[in-house]
Amino acid sequence: MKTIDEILKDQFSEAIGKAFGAEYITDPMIKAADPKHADYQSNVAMSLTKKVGQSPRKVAEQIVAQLTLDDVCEPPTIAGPGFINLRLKKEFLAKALSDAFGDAVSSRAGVDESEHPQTVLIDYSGPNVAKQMHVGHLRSTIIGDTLARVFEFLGHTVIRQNHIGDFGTQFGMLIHYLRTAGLADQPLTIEDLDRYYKEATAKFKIDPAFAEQARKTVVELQSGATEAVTIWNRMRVETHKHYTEVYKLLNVTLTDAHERGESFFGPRLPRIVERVKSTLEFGGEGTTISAHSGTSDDTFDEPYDHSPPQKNGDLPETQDNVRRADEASEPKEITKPFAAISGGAFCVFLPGYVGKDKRPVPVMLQKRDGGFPYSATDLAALYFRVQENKTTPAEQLPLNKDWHADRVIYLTDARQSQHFAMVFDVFRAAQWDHNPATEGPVSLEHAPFGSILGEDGRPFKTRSGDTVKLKDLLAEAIERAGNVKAERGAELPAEKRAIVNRTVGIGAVKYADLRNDRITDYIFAWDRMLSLEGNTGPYLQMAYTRIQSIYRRGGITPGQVRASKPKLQLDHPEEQALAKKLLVFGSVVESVARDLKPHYLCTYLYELAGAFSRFFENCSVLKAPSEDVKMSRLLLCDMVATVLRIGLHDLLGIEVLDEM
RNA sequence: GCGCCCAUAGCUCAAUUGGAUAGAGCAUCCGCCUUCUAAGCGGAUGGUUGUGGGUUCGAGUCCCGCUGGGCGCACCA
Repeated sequence: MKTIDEILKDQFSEAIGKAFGAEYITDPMIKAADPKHADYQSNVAMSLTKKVGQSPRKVAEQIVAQLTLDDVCEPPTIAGPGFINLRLKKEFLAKALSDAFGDAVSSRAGVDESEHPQTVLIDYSGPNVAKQMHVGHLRSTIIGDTLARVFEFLGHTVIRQNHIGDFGTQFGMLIHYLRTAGLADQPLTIEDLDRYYKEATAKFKIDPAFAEQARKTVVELQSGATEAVTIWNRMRVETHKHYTEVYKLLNVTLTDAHERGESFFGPRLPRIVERVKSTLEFGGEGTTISAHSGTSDDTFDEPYDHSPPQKNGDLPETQDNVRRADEASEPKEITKPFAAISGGAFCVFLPGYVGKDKRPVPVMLQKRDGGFPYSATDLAALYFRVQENKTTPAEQLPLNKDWHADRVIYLTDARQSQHFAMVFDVFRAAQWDHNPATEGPVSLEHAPFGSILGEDGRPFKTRSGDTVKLKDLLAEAIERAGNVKAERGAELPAEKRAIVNRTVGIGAVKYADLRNDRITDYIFAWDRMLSLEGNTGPYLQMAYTRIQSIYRRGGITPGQVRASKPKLQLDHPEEQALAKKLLVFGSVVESVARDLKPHYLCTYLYELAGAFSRFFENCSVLKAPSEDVKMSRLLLCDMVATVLRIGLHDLLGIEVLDEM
């Protein structure tokens, strides 16, 4: 079905062509306008003035003269410098709305699936083994999950990826600590692990003998020594239990099928280094890059294996084709990407990255000691996601086929922006950023987000200065939700009240996060997020509940209303305002996917709830002047409830309630 | 030193590829319920969009400078 935007756009393009000739046809710049001026406006007249050589108002007049929109809107008007203003006819509104919410598509509220479905991979949450989830994971988890839901709703193939931090030196450290404390074979809870992790880190820093042993334990773990791996696996299982509980509480869609820890890429690390070596040319910045593109016929012999890779041995320092980048006494500007051994480590140097000492900062892919830093893991993961053909069912999860992502999206905090920019640049330098199946380009996107701050404007911490554990935070949210009372709230039995508290509390936390622009920091304030007034989760849940209440009072169900096929009557201004708001839902969801910004949807739902409230104040539903109007209004209520439910429940992952 | 991000009403936040008089909520003040959930609605007060230039018919939005705040800058992840 054509959206209103498309109808208007087509008409304007045609009118421009008729008025000035086909060569003048451009984007007619149709926008939803400020309601006090118009429903929609076109600003194309201003942009055409120079090309046409006439005043913008004259241009606008000629376009308007060619428009044939009689069925859609009132006669267009021209205002200001040359705005063309459009008011939709109420008959058109009613028809468009009825079409959008027809029986077959009521579960989609008129939003079509994308005509160009893509494979969208979203990397989010990423908890660490042996650590409890804390507020630092909240934004990634919630925003990532919402985006996954949005892309899915729009008909894209979504691959959720939970990149668990389960690999690295810290685990050698922790295992060694447990051994020295005689705890290595004891059952340990996540709380225990979390505590010992901190203690081990502290000891690592001040005790060189401990640090030395810890490093040896890393090697032991990486070499696959049974005992060390056993302890490590127990930690992973315990942590898995922990974050699975948090996900359930948060209503997050991540499952085991989406889990692929850093250790999964262990066997691929030597290989990605080799691949970079054979793709990017070695030597100085004067060399060109051989355009060897990623192949799609890779096969990996290694079985699916969570154990760490073998240590790769020492790198040869003097390969024929490897230049010592650190030989140069004075730093030179890098103009083209190249690989080199630098300080004994295998690195890729990229243009545009300069450190404090004015020397180029490389992307390190293999350390002097043969170990692999996280850049290598991220690059290997990216390769796996875009280029690699999958050889086992486990690798194919969650799709059960090859992936070849068209769009890879990372949800991490803004501090990692440079890291991802560099990893992406390496990936592009190797010319791997195309889809081997479709030949299309691959978009690599870091969606950074700001910090959560306390009410004092400083990083959000507990009173004693510790990081806030997610589990504790959510428990507090549920408890605090219990204190929220409505003057006319429903009298509910304790069991139902408990469900309401949980739903309202969790919803409030999630909504408070999602409603803010992703990129900015936001202040975490209990009173505001749990407030029953303003742009909050509880307010929106309430709006939904009020609609359900109307149906209960009226002794009728939405299904019965729809079955009677009432004719929409939009005579009251508030009915029309509500109808217009309902019709733009789809374009809002699309903009969320375009900019990766869920707060557009939050703002929209809040405005929709506001439009409903005004309608509710002004247009009595059950005591409507006639049966026809009553049924029309009941249908309108159902449409609002549908959009609220899709928006909150399906897209934001926030539960709705029939009573509260 | 180089780079990235941020700065909007007293407070918390919007302003969707540059559009009309920068909008909400809270707080303050004034109205509206013998109740379709007042957890609501209407109205008032509140702004040199940090600052100085520039581009444009048009700038909170784009470009340059400055101030203030946050973050990053290879063998930790």
